[in-house]
Amino acid sequence: MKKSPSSSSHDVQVRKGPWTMEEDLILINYITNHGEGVWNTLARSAGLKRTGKSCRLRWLNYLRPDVRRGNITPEEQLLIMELHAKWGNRWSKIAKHLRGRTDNEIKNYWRTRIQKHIKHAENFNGKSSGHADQATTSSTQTCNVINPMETYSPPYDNFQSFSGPYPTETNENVWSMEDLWSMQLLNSD
DNA sequence: AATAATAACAACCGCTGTGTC
DNA sequence: GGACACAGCGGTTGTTATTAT
Repeated sequence: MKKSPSSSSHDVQVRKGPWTMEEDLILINYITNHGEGVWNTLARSAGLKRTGKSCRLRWLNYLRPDVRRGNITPEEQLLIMELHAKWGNRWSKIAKHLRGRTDNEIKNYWRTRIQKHIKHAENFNGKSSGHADQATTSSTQTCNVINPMETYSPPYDNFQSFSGPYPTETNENVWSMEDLWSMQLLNSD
């Protein structure tokens, strides 16, 4: 990491919020042609009014060609639960064991689905130990993490059923990654 | 049909660790 | 060794879609 005197504090009105298709294309195009680099520099060079951090997140979580999204399989669900029981909220570490999945996706998945179901199961069992919360809220916890499977043992097909209504690529208002990448291919030489 | 509640996802924020000057 | 810039991580919040009343 090199330091450059005027590298970060050039405040060129930073854009926030959802990424537009144009921005995505610019980012994909730029990285395809120049590769990943120092993100702040990349953002500026590409002409994006975004922080390097934002560009990095967007690229890693959505635009990378090897990113898989939606439809987490039962195998992946199980793996997530096992790894979470082992490591707690080490999402990036967990993500490394799920090919094509990002830490952000796994984190969201855990919070919105698995955690909820664990809570339900606990309520159903009429217990109040709060094991699952412990496991999810204390990121520093290294051992004695209760295996969620112990407190939460869904029938497997039920478990599958909450894999969520991911939008499929058929919606014409939604541009898929395939669309983006093919556009990118057209744009680049 | 309208509205409220909930779920799911995308993105940002703050912090920490690391490398360079 | 301190300051700085950056990458990466985990937590949190905002937005949109879906479901229930």
